[in-house]
Amino acid sequence: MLTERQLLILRAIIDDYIQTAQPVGSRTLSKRGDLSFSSATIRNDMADLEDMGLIEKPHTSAGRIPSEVGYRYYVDHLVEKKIIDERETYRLGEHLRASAQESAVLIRQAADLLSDLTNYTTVALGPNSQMNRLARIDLMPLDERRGVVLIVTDQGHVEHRTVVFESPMAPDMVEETIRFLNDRLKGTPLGQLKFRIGEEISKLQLAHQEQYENMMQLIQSTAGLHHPTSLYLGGKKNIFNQPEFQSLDTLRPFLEWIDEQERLTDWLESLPNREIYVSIGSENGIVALQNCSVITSDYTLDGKTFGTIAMIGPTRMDYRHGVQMMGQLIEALRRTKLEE
Amino acid sequence: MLTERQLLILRAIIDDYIQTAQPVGSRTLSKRGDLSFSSATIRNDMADLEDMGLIEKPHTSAGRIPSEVGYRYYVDHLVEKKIIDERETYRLGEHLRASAQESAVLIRQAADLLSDLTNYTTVALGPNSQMNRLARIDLMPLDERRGVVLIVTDQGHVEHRTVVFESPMAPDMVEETIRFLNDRLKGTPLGQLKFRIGEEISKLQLAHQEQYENMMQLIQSTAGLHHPTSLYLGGKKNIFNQPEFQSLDTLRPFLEWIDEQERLTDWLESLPNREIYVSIGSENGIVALQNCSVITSDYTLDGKTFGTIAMIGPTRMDYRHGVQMMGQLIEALRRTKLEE
DNA sequence: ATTAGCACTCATATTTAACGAGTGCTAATC
DNA sequence: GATTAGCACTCGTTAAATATGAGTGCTAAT
Repeated sequence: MLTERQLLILRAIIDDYIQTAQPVGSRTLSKRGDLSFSSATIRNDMADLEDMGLIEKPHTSAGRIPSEVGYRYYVDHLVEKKIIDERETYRLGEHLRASAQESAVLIRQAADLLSDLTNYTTVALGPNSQMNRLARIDLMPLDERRGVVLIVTDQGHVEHRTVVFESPMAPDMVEETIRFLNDRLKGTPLGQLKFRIGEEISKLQLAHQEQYENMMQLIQSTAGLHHPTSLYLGGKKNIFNQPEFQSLDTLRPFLEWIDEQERLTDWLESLPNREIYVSIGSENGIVALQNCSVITSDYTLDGKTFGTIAMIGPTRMDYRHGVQMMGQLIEALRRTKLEE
Repeated sequence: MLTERQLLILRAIIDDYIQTAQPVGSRTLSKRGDLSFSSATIRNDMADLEDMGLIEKPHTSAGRIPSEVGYRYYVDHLVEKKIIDERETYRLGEHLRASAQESAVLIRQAADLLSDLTNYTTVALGPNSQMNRLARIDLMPLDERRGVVLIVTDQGHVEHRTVVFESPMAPDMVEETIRFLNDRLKGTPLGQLKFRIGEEISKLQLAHQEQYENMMQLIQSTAGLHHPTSLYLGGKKNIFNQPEFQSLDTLRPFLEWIDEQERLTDWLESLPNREIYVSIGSENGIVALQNCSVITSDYTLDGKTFGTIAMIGPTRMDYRHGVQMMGQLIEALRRTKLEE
């Protein structure tokens, strides 16, 4: 168990290190206004903290830096998670409302905002359209053999794809098929759409069955497409300002990893948490993100479950500020009405 | 005017430097199999080439490197532009055909391919939808007050946007408006759509004129939206392997510039050229791309004019290989049939 | 017109020395 | 018993000193 003073010292070390990115020594601390102990006393406590694995030294004659365990302790015990500053939340909300309407735009805005607020890189994952329900499906002929399949969900999300028919399609047949599908499938979650279309095909007992099947298979293939959940990266260039990313050896893996959209999406979707969660350093298990910490949270927009947003910074990130900003932002998003 | 030998030497210097990224000295050259002159002779010619501004030395005791003027000479006189290797073109075509169908996918594929082939970064701009003609416009109601405006072009390009009505819209009125717009505007180039809708509004002489106008204004605002020409970046990480981008000072401006999608789009669209064009070093006039050269070309897909593709590498890029690969690729694209 | 020879230049790498922030321990002090 | 002053020691960082060598320009010989 930590003594009162050790706690103070641990906190001071972390706060200092977060700001300066330099190992902090006992003398520096004892000269701080709020720590009125001699450097020797601090040194003794530091030795204890080090024994407990909370801090470490890069080398013999350097100051101490927090260990991952130390950050974990700091985040778990020393960071208040749910302090909502009403005025600030309102301010953020105003910022977002300005662009409003289109949810995709709004989410970008939110990611950029969070990025500006914290100077870290943010990743926002839009609504997982798999949960959306079909509002309407359509097939618009372009010419004799090509058409565009459109899938619109109740949330206003649109997916489309150009398809090519093996043989020309009669307009009235197309129309009939589309009407048929709309009648049967309205309200179906997108994730199940492909399967449901398959079901409907098997029920068909119409004339020209072959041609219908053919068309519907094309539509089905569209429905099963790699669900293109919208992903947005904000403040990528912020990373350049972090002292720990001033060398190519650290910068390169980060940038290469962050640019791989698909991997990034999978990763964000794999995070199980609903509320704000902090992953420190190697905890995230990703080699390229060894020296990074991530604050993630699911968010809701206008009350509806929506997506995931993440903030990525160096392990030495400002957890308190980060967590608070994240909290404020998702609260602001929660309160943002879509229509208006 | 250059003597035969000077030409040989200039070419040798550039070829060498492109490969090694190191200044090349007279001794190195004289030991090459194909240059059988003494180092002193070569030094004399080098001095002449330097006087002409074709090469320069980083400092007194270093070898020579090509100047931008030198590269220009090299590209204009020493690089053959239109050698199409049928077998290679076919191979590329096969590569592309594998994914075929969706033009957007195909273009990504092409950019990635060019990037793999050359180890430079590529940027591909999809069809400029402003030239596409309207195939169909639609407004799908989501609920009482929201709807999705869909604009589909004859090329299968789709744009959409969620709009919010000030007051609830009667379904039959929506339907009527849409029918009206489709009747009048089919075939209109997207670039003129906004203007044309405005015209149609002014012609309206119907009952409930106000509500119609209201709806049409929403649709109009969609049509005039920031035309989201599809942009794709390929092989961004290739830049990390270029020796001239091993320092943050050079790397950072490049990455920051390349990540700014909108600027990038504008820039690509501003390039006036139809056929392969090489811009060397500061010629491109972009500060962040001072030390880069760009090979650009418009391309056609399946015969139809389509978009622009660019290849960005260090000024010391392999122009011959780059130009040739670019030529092969756009030829392969030209021959690629969309339907099938 | 070429080429061998040579003195000179200058970026880069290597070595050496000085510096100083910070530590751990011991003994004095409160 | 807890705190602090004092001091020897460690070790990364910086700066100066030195060595290296690739490459040049010029001159004189071929």
